Amino acid sequence: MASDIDGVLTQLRKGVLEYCVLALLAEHPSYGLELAHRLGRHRVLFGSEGTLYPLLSRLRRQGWVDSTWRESTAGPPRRYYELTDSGRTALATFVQAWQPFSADVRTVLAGVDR
Amino acid sequence: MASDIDGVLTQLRKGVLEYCVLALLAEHPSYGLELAHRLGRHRVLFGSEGTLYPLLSRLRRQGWVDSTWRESTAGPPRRYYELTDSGRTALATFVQAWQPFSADVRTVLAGVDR
DNA sequence: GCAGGGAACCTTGCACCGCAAGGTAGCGAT
DNA sequence: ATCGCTACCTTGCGGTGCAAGGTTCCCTGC
Repeated sequence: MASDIDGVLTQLRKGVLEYCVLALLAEHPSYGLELAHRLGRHRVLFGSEGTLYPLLSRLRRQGWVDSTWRESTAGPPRRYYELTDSGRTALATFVQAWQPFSADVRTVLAGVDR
Repeated sequence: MASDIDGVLTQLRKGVLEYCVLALLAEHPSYGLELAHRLGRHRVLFGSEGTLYPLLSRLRRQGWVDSTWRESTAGPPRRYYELTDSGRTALATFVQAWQPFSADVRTVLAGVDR
């Protein structure tokens, strides 16, 4: 369909969501579902949990985050994630790539209206 | 590696490149290699020809572009692409998705510096 | 004329990422 | 005891860009 905005957004998130999670963790540590809610506030950024948990596993494997289990006052224990130094470096690299990239996209799209 | 900017850009292009091509065709029709050069001017947007030709086939299949062969003054004939009406609609949809998306990403990344 | 190089097109196999759907377990309240 | 919520995770799939390689055509230089 021509007006399939969801499909467009799904593709846009690729390669971006990962670093949005890092950016949120840079503010303060969180556990999985809390991240989902924080992402959901910026309503364009989040699709489903099925995205988030594999993503977090990847970040752990790459050494960009550390995780620690903590008991919850109500409900099952939670796994809290926090940024490592190399995670901070990766995030900085992304920011440096994102800025010129989004600027170029805006330029190309701007030509459309003329 | 932590500073693999190319890998980051490869992922960023996903779901964007397609519409950048549509945007360029909205300005004026082009053939394949010409599109490659026009994309290359915005230096962050283009990877390789191996991306472009499958992408153009997809756009044809979806009915977002039409193509016509024309003789070249020097060299083999060229296949020129131009936007269809439904291509224009798809591009407009993308623009409406891109604006809030990129705004949200900027917001999330802005929190990093604090 | 014919050999080389460049323009222009295309295909194949691959890797990555987000998503939908489904699955497990613990705790609290009715 | 059962229902429902929180919280975690896994499997299979589809879409997209990329690297490498291949084909055809034309023009130019020897």
